[in-house]
Amino acid sequence: MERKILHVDVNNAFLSWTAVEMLKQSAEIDIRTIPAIIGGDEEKRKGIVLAKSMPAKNYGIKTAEPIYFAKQKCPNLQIYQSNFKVYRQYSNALYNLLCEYTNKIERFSIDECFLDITNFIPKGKTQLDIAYEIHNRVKQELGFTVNIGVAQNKLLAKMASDFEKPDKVHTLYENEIPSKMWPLPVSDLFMVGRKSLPKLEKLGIKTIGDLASSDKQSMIKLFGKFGETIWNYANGIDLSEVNSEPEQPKCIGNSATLPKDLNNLEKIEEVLLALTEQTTYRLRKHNLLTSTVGVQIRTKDFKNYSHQKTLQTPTNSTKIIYETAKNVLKELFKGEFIRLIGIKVDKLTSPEAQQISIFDTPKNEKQQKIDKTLDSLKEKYGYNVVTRAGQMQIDDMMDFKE
DNA sequence: TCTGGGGTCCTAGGACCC
DNA sequence: TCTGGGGTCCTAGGACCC
Repeated sequence: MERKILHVDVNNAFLSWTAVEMLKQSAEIDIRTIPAIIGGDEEKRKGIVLAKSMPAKNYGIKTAEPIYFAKQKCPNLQIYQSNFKVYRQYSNALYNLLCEYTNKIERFSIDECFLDITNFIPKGKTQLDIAYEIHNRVKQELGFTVNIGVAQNKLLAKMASDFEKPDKVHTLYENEIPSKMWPLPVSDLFMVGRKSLPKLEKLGIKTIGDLASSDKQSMIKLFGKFGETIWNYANGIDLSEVNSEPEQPKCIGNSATLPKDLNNLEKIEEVLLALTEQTTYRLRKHNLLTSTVGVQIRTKDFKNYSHQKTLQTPTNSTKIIYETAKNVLKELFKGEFIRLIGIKVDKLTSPEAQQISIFDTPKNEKQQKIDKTLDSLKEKYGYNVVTRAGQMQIDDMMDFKE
């Protein structure tokens, strides 16, 4: 049976949402109409472009590029700080509106949703009608614009929403693939990134159409599973379902670029503790246990190293996870200057699936009580108040995936 | 010159077992 | 002393996404 899929994508999400919020606070300018970006703090070495206005885009400014470059392209660029609390509110408002149209809806990211409306199209209306209705309602009721892709599967809907921006509805039905998708450069295809592009071009594959008409078996031979995926995508094949289950995370991690490079182990461990507290707090909020603790470092010349350790017994204890992380860090750290440090917990399981272990001693119960108490204080008074490593500025990016 | 932070998935090699 | 093949699990690293 033919499916009716929509992909809703907020135009320049962080910048648009910031603009709407500023207007709500009676700002005089709409930053969507001037060369402006949302960016990190350059002084803290987090100076990259998170989102840009259309006028900024016209200067050639790209997302994720250093603000330093962006300023060179446009000297009178206006720069605004990010505020994820606000973004979450607007993201939720959009999601709630979209829920009126189907219960088969997937939050793909903070600013993108897939909707399967196959069984939710009222008599006398088409899939395209619904897309336009959503498009208009979001603009009128929420104050920002979206692109909507209209298709028969997720991949094609996503490709369609990426056509001309902003504020547009595009269709990409199967019979439109040759005319609308195949002429595009192969780099426009979802999953074709920086590294695979030159490899494809070397094979003479310049457009999505070139890839579609290439030999599937040789793509598999050359690129493995990835080769099969992008060959299918180029041919508009995607059988994946819109997944409305709010998925449990498979891993949780926090990392931070340091304001200055450090080679002092004690100082690095302080940061590691703050990151561990953040990660384990989120782990417990999801009611999960981990059995793998990994640590990542990035040296001042941008080399990345990581090590991990598997635990005998799954845990969510800050103390146990921090002790493990410290040991892993010691294996990893050779005394060089460190730019970034991160912790990640992996192999997550629910406590219900967990057998009661003979190691679950009263000592551990005491530790659990401490974690629980600190968590509820964080819940009540805000995260930053209660961290042991209080001097660390914790980014509010925390847990935006929910 | 500058290069964030949150994730998912895949691969290759090695250890270990039968 | 020299030798198989299949399977699972773990680890490090990397590609890609937003």
